[in-house]
Amino acid sequence: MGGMATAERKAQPARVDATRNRERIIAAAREAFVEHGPSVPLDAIAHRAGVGNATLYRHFADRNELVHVVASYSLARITEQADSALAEEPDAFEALRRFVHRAADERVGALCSLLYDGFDKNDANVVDARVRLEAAVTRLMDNARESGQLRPDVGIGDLMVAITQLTRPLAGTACAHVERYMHRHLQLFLDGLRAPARSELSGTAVTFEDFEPDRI
Amino acid sequence: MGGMATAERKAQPARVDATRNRERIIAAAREAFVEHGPSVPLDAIAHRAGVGNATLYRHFADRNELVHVVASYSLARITEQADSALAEEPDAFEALRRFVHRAADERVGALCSLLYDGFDKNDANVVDARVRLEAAVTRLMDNARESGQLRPDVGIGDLMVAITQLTRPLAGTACAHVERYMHRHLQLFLDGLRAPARSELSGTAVTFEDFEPDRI
DNA sequence: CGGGAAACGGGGAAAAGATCTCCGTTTCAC
DNA sequence: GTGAAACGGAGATCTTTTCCCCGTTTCCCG
Repeated sequence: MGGMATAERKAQPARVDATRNRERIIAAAREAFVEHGPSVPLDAIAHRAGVGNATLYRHFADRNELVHVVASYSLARITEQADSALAEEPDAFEALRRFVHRAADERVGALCSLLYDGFDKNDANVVDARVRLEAAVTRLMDNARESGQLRPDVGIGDLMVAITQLTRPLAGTACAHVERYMHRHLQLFLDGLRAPARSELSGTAVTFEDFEPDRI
Repeated sequence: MGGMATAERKAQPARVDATRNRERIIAAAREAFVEHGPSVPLDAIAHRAGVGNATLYRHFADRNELVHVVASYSLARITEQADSALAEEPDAFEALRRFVHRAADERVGALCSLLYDGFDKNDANVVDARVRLEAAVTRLMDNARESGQLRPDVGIGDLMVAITQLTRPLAGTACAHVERYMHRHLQLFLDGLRAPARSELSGTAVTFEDFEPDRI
């Protein structure tokens, strides 16, 4: 359901202005979601993209479809960052550090807020992308742990949740420039992740499964 | 403006059920703000408090008044935590640590999100409470810094923003139980705050003033 | 170039959602 | 027991968002 508009587009060559507008809308949507949350008015997204609202509705059947596309885009880009960090950084902890900061720039925090009510988490694309991301980040952490630089009592969930939270837009209205603080705080968090551990943590390492209580 | 409902109440003895409902509403509002943000429907707050919506409107002239009361309450309680940590903990870093975790339990994160558009930041009560909080936390940090346990390149703003962000409800719908992770992540962050610093931070220490660009 | 199909934008109707009031009923205090 | 105050729920009103309609513009291809 709802995937029609996309399918139709791919069937025909499509006009250049149409595809350009589509990209613009996606970019605008990403920004708008980051700034105002997942229920930002679609008209606002259209306005930000510099197109009429009818154009948005022409490209995306409903909010759901738009959200899915944006989420897939972002997931893919973050996974790329994880992969390239794995491939290019010789030092294990440095690779992890690089990934964290790059992921922050992609605004994972905002992405996570897209997992709203009507979101189909079992969409093939999304599931695939998430699995790939999980695999890459797990390797980043395993490497760092094995090299003795990452404290052993933290899980992938600890890292992902912290990134998510620290990269979200600040609550207060005006100060939307989290960027100023984001990287500082991520860096402090990363310093806390280093081995040897400077304190004992409550509870147990957070895993990916912890986020899906309703798993088969 | 808007303080009438409260004033009137205090003038007369007031009925016990009325004051009880008032407390219930404030508590419900705090929870609702924490969970759904500052623009949660007032009817939803009334429902959560187990009272009719009319009762809410009878006690609070408008959303603004309710927000102010909730904010003042929370600020006061957090300040208490800072003061008691200062008074009771002999070790400077331990005092800081204790304050951070207690503040988290009070959900500072949610409180911060109350600083929405219509909020009067210059309200005497609020300003006073904020100044007192700032003073207390500054002392906590100064003590820890002077004892050589806190890295010198972090400011009060760094700490407050991080607490705020890490204690906010998770973006996704279901997983509203941040509590499970919150304290772990705060602890990791605190470990990153310890001296000696394990890395260099970008930018400069964040102060309180950084949040008010429109200061006289 | 020029014709025709597709895409566009803006305005506004329809729907959804939130606010707040009215009023009959219940609860408290004396 | 009685009067005054507080209560709850229903719904009118106002705001916000969605989405459609249709006249105009832009692109593609011959």
